[in-house]
Amino acid sequence: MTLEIPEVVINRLPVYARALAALAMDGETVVSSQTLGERLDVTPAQIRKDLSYFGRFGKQGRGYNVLGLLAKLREILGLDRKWQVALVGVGRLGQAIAEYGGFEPQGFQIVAVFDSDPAAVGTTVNEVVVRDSEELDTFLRQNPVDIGVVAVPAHAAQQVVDRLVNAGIRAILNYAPMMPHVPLDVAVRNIDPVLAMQSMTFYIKRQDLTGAK
Amino acid sequence: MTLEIPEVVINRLPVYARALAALAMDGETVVSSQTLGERLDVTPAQIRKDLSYFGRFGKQGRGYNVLGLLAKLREILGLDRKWQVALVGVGRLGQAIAEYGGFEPQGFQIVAVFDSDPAAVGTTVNEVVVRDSEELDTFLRQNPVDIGVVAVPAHAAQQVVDRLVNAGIRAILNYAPMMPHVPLDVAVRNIDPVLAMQSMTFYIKRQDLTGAK
DNA sequence: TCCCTGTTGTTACGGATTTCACAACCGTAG
DNA sequence: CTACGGTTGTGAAATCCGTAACAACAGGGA
Repeated sequence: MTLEIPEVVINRLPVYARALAALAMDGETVVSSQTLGERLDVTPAQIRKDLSYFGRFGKQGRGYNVLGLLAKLREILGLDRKWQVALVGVGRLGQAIAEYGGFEPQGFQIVAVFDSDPAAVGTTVNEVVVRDSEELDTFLRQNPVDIGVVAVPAHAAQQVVDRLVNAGIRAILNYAPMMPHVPLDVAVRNIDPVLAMQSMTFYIKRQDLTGAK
Repeated sequence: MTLEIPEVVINRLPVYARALAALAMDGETVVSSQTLGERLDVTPAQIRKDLSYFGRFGKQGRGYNVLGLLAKLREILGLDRKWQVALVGVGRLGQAIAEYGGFEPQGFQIVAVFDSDPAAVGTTVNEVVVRDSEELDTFLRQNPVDIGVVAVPAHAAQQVVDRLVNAGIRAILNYAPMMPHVPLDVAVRNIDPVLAMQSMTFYIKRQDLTGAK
C-alpha cells in the first residue's frame, strides 16, 4: 500500500510543504488544491493525486488545513526531526556550502567536514573543524551521520561516494560535475548548475541574433 | 519533425556530451551506446533513442565517433558558442557563484553583476563591477545577455525574475528557494539543495534508529 | 566473395505518469 | 431540513516515456 510511490511524487512533496509553510506565514488556515496549484504552477488534480498516495487529508467543500497538511507532509518526508550531515571537500565550493545558512533552519546540521588537503585539515569552517579525509570511514562508523555532501573535484568524487556508501551512508547530495555510481538503495541528488545551463541553451539558441554577429 | 522533443531528452544531452568529452580525454575515438550507457547508468536503447531525435550519428557495427558525436551534441545544444550571463544578487551565495570557476570553461561568461544593497554596489566581484539593481533593465536592453542567474533572497526573487523576463531574458538559473512564475517561452532551472535533501529523507527515514550502538 | 560479429536506428509495446471527470461529501444559507 | 456552491478522492482515459526487439548494415577474415 505504501509501496510503489513514484519518485516524482516524492520530489514534489517538499515543494508543497514549502508553499504550505509560506501560506501559514501569511496567516492562511485553509487552502484548496486549486489555490495551491496556482501558486506552484501545478494542476490541482496532480496535487490531489499526489496526496492520495498517503491518505486523505482534505475536507470536501473546504480544502486542506494548512498547518495540518504541512505537519503531515513533514512527517511523511521525515522532516519532523534533525538530520546529521557530513561534508566532504572544503574548497571554495565546500566552504560556500558549509557557510550557507539554508540547511540549518530546515533541520540539516553539518556535523563534520572533511578534506584531503593537509593545509585545510585542522582549520575551522563555520565552527566545525576540518578533519582529514582518511578519518572519514572511522568517523562515520562511530558517529551518526545520515547524509553525505560531496564537494570535491569530479575526478575524486566517485571515490568519495564509494567510501560514503561503504560506511553506510544512504543519501548523498553531490555537487561534483559527474554522475556517481551507487547501489539501488542509496539516494543521490545532483546539484549541477552547468548541466542546467547547458540544457537551457537548447531552448534559447534559436533566436538571440544579438549584438555580436 | 524536429519538433516535440521531450524535455527529459534535452536534459540528458549535456550528460552525454560531458561523458564524451571525458572519453575523448582518455584517448577513446569510438564508443558504442552500450559502453556509454554503462558509464552513465543509462540503457543503450535510451541513448540511441535520444540521439535518433536529431539524426543518425553512429555507424553500425562500430558505434559512434567520440569527437564527431560530441561536436554534434554541442551544436544541437548551442554549446559551440559563448553565452553571456548576468548575475543578480551578490550575497554570500551570489559571490560564490561569481567566483565559481566551472562556468567560464563551458562558455558561460558572467558579464554583469547586480545587487540592490548600496554597500555592495560599486565593489568588484571576480573582476566584475557590481551594479545597482535599478540599472538592471536598462543594462539588459543595451547589452547582449542570454541567461540570468538569480541569487537573491526568496522574497525578492519573483520580482527579479519578472524584471529579467520583461527585459527579454529567456533562460533563468534560479538559486532562490522558490518556484518562479514565468511565461511558457522562458526556460527556468532551479538549483535547490534543500529540496533535494528533503526528498532524500523520505527514503532514508525508515531505518536509521539514530546513533544506536 | 561470403559469412560472421557487433552495433545502429526504429518501430512496436508496455509501463509510468498525468489529466479528466464525476460521485461523494461538507458547511452554510434559507 | 433541504438545497447549493465548492472541493475532495479516485477510477478510467489519455499521454508521455522507456524498453525490447530486430532488420539493416559495416567491417574483417576466410
